Amino acid sequence: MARAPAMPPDDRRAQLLAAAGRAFAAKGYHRTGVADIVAEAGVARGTFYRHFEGKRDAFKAVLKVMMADVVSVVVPIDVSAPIPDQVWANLERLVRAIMVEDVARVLFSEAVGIDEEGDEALREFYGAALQRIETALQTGQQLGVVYEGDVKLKARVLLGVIKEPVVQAKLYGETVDAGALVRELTLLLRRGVLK
Amino acid sequence: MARAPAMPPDDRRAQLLAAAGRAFAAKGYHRTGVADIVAEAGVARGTFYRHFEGKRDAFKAVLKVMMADVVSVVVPIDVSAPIPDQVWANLERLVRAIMVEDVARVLFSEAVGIDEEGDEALREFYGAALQRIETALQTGQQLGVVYEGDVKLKARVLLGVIKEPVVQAKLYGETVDAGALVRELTLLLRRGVLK
Amino acid sequence: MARAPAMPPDDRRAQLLAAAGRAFAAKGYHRTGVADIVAEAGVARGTFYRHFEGKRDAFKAVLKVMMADVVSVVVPIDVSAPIPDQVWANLERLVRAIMVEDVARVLFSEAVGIDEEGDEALREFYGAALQRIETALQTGQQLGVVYEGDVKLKARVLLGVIKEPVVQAKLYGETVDAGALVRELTLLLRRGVLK
Amino acid sequence: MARAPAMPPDDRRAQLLAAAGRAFAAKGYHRTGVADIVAEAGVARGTFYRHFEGKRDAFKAVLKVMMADVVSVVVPIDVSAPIPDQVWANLERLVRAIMVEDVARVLFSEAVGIDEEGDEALREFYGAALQRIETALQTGQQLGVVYEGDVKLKARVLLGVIKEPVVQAKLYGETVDAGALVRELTLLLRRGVLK
DNA sequence: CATGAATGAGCTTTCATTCAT
DNA sequence: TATGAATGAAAGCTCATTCAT
Repeated sequence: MARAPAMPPDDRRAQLLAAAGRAFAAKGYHRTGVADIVAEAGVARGTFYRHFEGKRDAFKAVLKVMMADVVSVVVPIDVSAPIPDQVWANLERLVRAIMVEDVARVLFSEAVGIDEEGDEALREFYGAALQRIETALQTGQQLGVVYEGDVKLKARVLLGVIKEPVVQAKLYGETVDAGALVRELTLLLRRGVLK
Repeated sequence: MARAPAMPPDDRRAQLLAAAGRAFAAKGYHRTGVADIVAEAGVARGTFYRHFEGKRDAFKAVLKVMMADVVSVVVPIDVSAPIPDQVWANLERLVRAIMVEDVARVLFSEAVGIDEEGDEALREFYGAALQRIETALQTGQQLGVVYEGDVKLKARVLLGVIKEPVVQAKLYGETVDAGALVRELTLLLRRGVLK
Repeated sequence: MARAPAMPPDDRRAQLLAAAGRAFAAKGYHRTGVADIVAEAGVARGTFYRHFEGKRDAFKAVLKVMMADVVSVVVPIDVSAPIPDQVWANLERLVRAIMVEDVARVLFSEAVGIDEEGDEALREFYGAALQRIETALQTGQQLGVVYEGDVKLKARVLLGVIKEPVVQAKLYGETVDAGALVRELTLLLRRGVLK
Repeated sequence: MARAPAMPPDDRRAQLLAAAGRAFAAKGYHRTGVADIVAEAGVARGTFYRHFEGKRDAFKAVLKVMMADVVSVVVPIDVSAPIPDQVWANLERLVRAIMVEDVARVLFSEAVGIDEEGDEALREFYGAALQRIETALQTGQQLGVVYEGDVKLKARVLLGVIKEPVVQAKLYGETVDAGALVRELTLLLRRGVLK
C-alpha cells in the first residue's frame, strides 16, 4: 500500500481516534478488530501501536472524547434567569448529543465486559455524568423545585430515563425523535406517569 | 479428575445451565470461556457440548431462563381490586427479581455485541418485556389512571427507570435497597421529579 | 432407545460389520464416525466396543470380508479346458465383484492414510491380490500364452488396468458397464492400444 | 523460537507450499496437522493462516502445483516427426514426474475423503489428466495408430496403467525403475499381454 | 515515522474411547 | 450383554501485539 504521509503525531492520533470511534460504533468493541480500525484509518497496523498502547487504550480514548462531547453541551444553570427553560434546553441538547451517530452505541451498548480496566473507564464516565446530575438535583432541591429524597438514586433513575429510549432505538436501528422524547421526559419529570 | 456420575440429560443440562449462568454473571459473556463453565459445573469439556451447540447457544439458553424468571413475577392486574397496590407490588417483585444475583449482569450488561444472533436474542427479550409494559400502560390509559401519550416511548422510559439503578449498582458492586428503589420509583411515577 | 435384543456375539458382530461396511462405503473412513456405524446398526455406542477394539479394527474387519468376497470369485484355471475363455470369465467376475456397491470405495479410495496399521492391512490386501495375478501370469508364461518379462511389474500394471476405471467411475458417481470394460480390457491384453 | 525474518508474501507462501507438500507426502492429509506444516517451514502457526485459509486450502494449493508440474512435462506431439518416439519420450517423462518424491503419495494416495470440496479438487485434477490422454488417443485414432473404441474408457485404463505401479511401489517404500516401467508399458501398449 | 510480516497464547470444537449402570 | 453419559486429548483457527526494515 502507499505509505501514508508522515504527519504530526497529534494529527495522526486524532485521525486514528476518529477511525476507531467509527469502527467501535459500527460493530462494537468485541467485534471490532485492530484490523478494522487501521483499515478505516488507512494506515498500517504498526502505526496504530505507535499512538495507542493497544485496542483497549484506543477504546478508552474514544470513550473520553465522547464523554467530553456529551458533557460539554450541558451548560450551568443561570439562577438569575427562568430556570425551567434552561433545564429543558439542557435536556434537549443532551438527548441530541447522545443520539449523535456513534455515541450511544459506544457508550451504552458495547462497553461493558472488556476487562477490569475497561469497566473502570466506564465507571469513570458514568460517575462523572451522575455527579453532574446529582449536583443539578441538589441545586434544585435547594431552590425548592425538586422533591426531597435520595439524590443519588434519583440521578440514576434519570440517567436511565434518558439512556434507555436511545439504547432501545439503537437496538432496533430506529432513529429517535428528539423533540418527542424531550417532551415525554418533560412530562414525566413534571407530573409522573400516573394520575 | 474424578468422572462425574452419569445423570439424566435433562438434569445435567439444568446443572450446566446454572453453572453457565453463574459463570456469565461473574465475568460476562466475552471473558467467560467454556472452560470456566465446565469448571464451575465440575464436568469435562465434552459434556458441555453434549448439551449445547456451543457457548452462544448456552448463553441464549441462560437468557431464556432468566427472562422467564423475571417475567413470571409479574402478575396480571385484577381490575376488581385496588389497582395501585397491585402495580406497586408488581413493581417491587420485578425489581427484586432483576436484582437477583445473576440476572442483572447477564441481561443488562454483558449481552450486547456477541454477534447478530446474540443481539437478536436480546432484542427478543427486550421486545417481550417492553410489550408487557406497553400493554399495562394501555390498560392504564383506558382506566384513566395513566396519562395519554406515546406508550411505546413511555415503556422504554420506564424500562430505563427500573433498569439503570440496578445496572449502576452492579457496576459499583453495591447492593440495591429494593424498598428504597421502589419507593423512589413510586414517587417518580406519581408526581415526577420537579414540583 | 429401546434396548436391542441380546444376541449371540457372532450375529451382533456380523450385523455391526455390515453396518460398518455401509457406513464406510457411504462416507469413507475418515468422515465416518463411530456414531454413524452404531446409528446404521441401531445399537448403542458401547455395544460397538464390545465387538471391535475400535474404529480402525472395524475397518480392518470390513476390509478382510471384502477381500475375501473379491478373491473368491476368481476360480483356478483348469488347464485341461480352453484357457482364454476361463481367463475372460474370471476377469468379468472380478470386475463385477469389484463394482459391487461398497467394495470399490472402501478398498480403493478411502483406505490409505489411516495409520501404519491401517496401511499394513491395505498392503496385505494388495499383496494377496497381486500374488494371485503374478501366479496366473507365471502359469501363463509357462503355457506360452503370456509374454516374457517381469511378472511383478506386469501384475501391478494389470491391477491398475482393472482398478482405475472403477475408481474413476466411482469418483464421478457413474456406473460402469462391466461388459464394455471387460471387452476393452480383453482387447488391451490381447493386442495393446497401438497398432 | 527465533522469529523468522520477514519475507515478501509470495516467497513465504511458496516456502509454506513446499513445506506443506513435504508434510502431506510424509504422513498424508489426515495425519498431517497444521502444526506439522509450520514446524516443517519453521514459522509460527499464525503465519500459515496469513497465506492459506486453512489446512484444506493449503492442500488444494499443493495439489495445484503438483498438477502443473506433472502436466508440464508432456509436450505436444509434432506430427512432422516420428510419432512413436515422441510418445515414448512423453510417457517416460510422465512416469518420472509422477515418481518425484511427493507427487505420487499426495496425488494418488491421501487425497480422497477430505470432504466434498477436497474431492472436487481431485476430480478436477483427474479430469484434466484424463482429458489430455483422451485427446492424445483421439489424435492417435485419426492418425490410424490407435485402435478404435471408447476413448474415455481407454484413457482411464491408461491412467491406471501408469499410476498403479507407482502407487504400489510407494506403498512398499520401493523405488520404481522408470526405464523398466516405461519398457513394460511400451510393450503393453504395443502388443498387450497375451500372445 | 510508517510499515506489515510474524507471532503464539488462547479459544472453540470434535470425536474415539471408557465405564458405571 | 447392552447402554449412553462422560471423557479429554488433540486439532483447527483467531487476533492483539511485536519488531526488523
